[in-house]
Amino acid sequence: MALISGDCGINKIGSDAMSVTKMRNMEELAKVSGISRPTLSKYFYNPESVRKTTRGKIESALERFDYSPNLFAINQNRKRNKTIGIVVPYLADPFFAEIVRKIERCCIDAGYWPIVFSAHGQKNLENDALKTLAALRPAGALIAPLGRHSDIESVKIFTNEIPTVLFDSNINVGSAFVGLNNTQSIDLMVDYLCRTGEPPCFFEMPPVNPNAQIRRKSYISSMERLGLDPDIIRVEGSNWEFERIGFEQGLRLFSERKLETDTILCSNDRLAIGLIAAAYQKGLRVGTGVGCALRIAGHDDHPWSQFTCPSLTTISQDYSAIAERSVVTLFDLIEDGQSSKRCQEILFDGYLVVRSSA
Amino acid sequence: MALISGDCGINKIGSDAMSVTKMRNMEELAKVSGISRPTLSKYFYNPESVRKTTRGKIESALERFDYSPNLFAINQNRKRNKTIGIVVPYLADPFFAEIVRKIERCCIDAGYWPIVFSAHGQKNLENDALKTLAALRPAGALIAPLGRHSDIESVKIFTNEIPTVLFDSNINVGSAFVGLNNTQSIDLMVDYLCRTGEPPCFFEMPPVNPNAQIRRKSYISSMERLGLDPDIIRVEGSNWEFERIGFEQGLRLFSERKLETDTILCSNDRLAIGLIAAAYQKGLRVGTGVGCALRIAGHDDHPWSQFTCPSLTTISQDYSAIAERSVVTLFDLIEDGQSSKRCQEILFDGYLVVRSSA
DNA sequence: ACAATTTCTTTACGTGCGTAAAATATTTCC
DNA sequence: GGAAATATTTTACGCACGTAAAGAAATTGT
Repeated sequence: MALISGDCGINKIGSDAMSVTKMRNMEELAKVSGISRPTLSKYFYNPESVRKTTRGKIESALERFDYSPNLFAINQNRKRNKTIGIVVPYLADPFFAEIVRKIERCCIDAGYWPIVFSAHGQKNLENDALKTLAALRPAGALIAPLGRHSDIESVKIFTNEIPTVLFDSNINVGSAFVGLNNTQSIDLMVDYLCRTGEPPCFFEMPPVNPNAQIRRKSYISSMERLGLDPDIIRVEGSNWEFERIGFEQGLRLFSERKLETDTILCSNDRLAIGLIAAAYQKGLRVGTGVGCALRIAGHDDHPWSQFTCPSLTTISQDYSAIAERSVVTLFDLIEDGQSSKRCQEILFDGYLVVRSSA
Repeated sequence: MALISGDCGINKIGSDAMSVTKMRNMEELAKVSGISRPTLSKYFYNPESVRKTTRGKIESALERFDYSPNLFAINQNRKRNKTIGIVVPYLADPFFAEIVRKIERCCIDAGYWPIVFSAHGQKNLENDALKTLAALRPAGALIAPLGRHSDIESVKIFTNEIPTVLFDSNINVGSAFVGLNNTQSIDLMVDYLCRTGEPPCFFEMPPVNPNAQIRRKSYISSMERLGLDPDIIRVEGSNWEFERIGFEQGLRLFSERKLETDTILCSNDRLAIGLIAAAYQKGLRVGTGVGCALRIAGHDDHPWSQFTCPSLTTISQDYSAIAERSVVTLFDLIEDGQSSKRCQEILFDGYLVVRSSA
C-alpha cells in the first residue's frame, strides 16, 4: 500500500540558513546586541515604543542572530495576555471556515493571537476545547457553540472566568451574542417565494442548535401572517452531515411524491445541496424556468452555493460584519473588565440572493 | 443594519458554577489538598504515575476546587513539550479540514497538543504561521506547504530547528513526506477513461503546488503510453478559488466549442465542481448515459464530490492513512532525535471511485 | 550650554510550573 | 514484624520572560 523511496537529497548542512547563530533567549541577544533585556522586552511588545536608533541596533542584531521570543514564556508572564480563543462546532463546514478566517484576521490586526478549536460536531470535543482554552487563560474567547448538544453548564463556567462573545448560535450564556436575525431572513425568503410562485414547504435541519428552532418558528409565523398553511418536512438524525441528510431525505421524499407544493425552503444551504443532488438523481429539474418541476431555496449563502446545479437562491449572511462585530464586542468586553454585565444580543439582517434555483 | 436588544437575562450570580472556589495555581491546590506540589505536578503529567490513594485524594480535591494547570507554564518548563504544530495552505478547503481533523485526533490520542494554522492561500501568512509556530518551540510539526508560493528558505530554516513531516505537497524540505502517488492515480484514471470512452483532455489546476505539475506530467505520460495525443487545457490565475476558476474557464470553453474530446479530466475535484456548474449553465448534460454531451472526472474524492450533479467520478485519497502515517512518522522522528537524517518519501496509492459523471 | 524631558540600563523580584536530590513516610514482601 | 522497595514530601533551583523602580545617559527645547 505505501511506497517508500529514499533520500530526496536536500540536506546541505551549513547552508546560508545556518550562517546566523541561534540565540537561546533574550539574555543572550541582549549581550550580543549591547541592548539591555528590559529594552528588548519592550521592543518585542511594540517595536515603535523604543527610540529609532535603538530599534535600528536591535533590528541589525536580529539579522545577524536568529532569535524569536518564546511565546509560552511571554504569555505566562504578561498581565493581560494576548491570546484569543475561537471555538466552532465544525470547522469542515465552509461557513465556519470562512468566518473563522475573518475573525483570525481581525484578531491579528489588533495584535492578538487567535487559537482555533473545532468541536467536530461532538459534545465531548467541545468540552475538551473549552478546558484546554481555559488552561490558556486567554484574554477572551469567541464561541460558536454546538447548540443543543453543548454542555451548557461547562460553557457557563467558562464564561464566568473568561470574557466571551457567542456567535452564530445563541445559547444564552456569556456577555454578548452576535448573529443573524433569522426571523427577518426567513420572513424575507418566504415573502419572496410566495410572491414568485407557490408557497414553500420547509425542509427542516436537524435540531442541532437554536437556529434550527428559530428558523422553523419563523417559517411558521411568516406563513401564518400570509394566511397560508405551514408545511414542515421533519428530519431524522442529529449529526452535522447535512448534505447527506438532505440527499437521503430528498430521495425518499421524491419517491413518495407526497409533496403538496413545488417549492422547498431549506433550513440551510448544505441541506439544499443534498436535496438538489437527490432531485437531479430523480430526474427532477430544479429552477424557475419552463420545464422545471421544483424550486429549492437555501439559507446562509454557503461559499459554494453559487456552484450548485442550478445555482442556489439563498439568504446571505454578512460574514465580515458578523466577524468584525464579534471581535469588536469582545475587545470592548476585555477592556471594560466585565463592567457591562448585561447580556446584549446583536443581530444582523440577512439579505436575499436570487440565483437560479428559486 | 445591526439590531441590538438588551438583557437576555441569564446572569444568576452565585449559581452552582460558583460553588467550587477557583485555585490560582498548583501551590494553592497543594495547600488545600494536603498533597505536595511536586506530586501534583506528577499527577497532572500522568495520573497513573501516583499511588491510587493519592490519586483519590487529588481527584476529590479537584471536585471541591476548580483548578487546571496553566498550559503556558507547563510548556515553558517541560524539557520536551507536547505541542504539535499543523500548518495547512487553506483550511476552508474541506480536503484539508478533514485531514486536519484526523491528524488532530491522532495527536490527542498520543497525548500531544495539536495547534492548527492556516495560510489562507497566502505566502506571508504561511511565513507568519511558521514564525509563530517556531516561537512555540513545538515537539514537531506537520506541514502541508502552499507549494510554489511557499518561501522555501523559511520552511527550510524551520525544519532545521523543528522535527517536521511534510504532507500532501512535497517541496523537498524536512525529514519526511507523506502523500498520494499522483503518478499512479492519474494513470489509473486515464486508463479508466480511455477504456470506457473517448480519451480525456486534461483541465489543469493553477500551478500552486508540485501536485499540479506532477499530475499534468502524469497525464502526459499516461496518454503517451497509450499512444494518444495529450491535450491540456491551461488555466490562468494562481489563487485557491478553484471552483470559480473551473466555472469561469468552463463557461469560456463551452462557448468557444473548441473541445476535441467529450471527456475532461480535472486536476482536482474543486475544479470539477466549477466545471460541472458551467456545463449545467450551458445546458450540457454531464455523465455517461444517453443524451450526455460530456464526461467529467475529478481527483481527490473531495467530501462533497458525491453531491455534485451528477455525482463525481474521481480518485480517492485515503485521508485516514495519510493522516496516521504522517503522525507516526513524526513521532518516530521526535523520538529518534533526528537520527535518521535521510529524507524519506511515503506515497499511498489512490483508488478509483466511479460515480455518474464519467 | 543648560535644564527639562525622554529613553535606556541596572537591579531585583515575580510568574507557575518542571525537575532533581535528599529525607521521610508508606506499602509490600517474606 | 522487620527489611526492602516504592512513593511522597521537603527543599531548592531553573526556565524565559514581564515588570517595576531608581539612576544614568541621550535627546530636546530654549
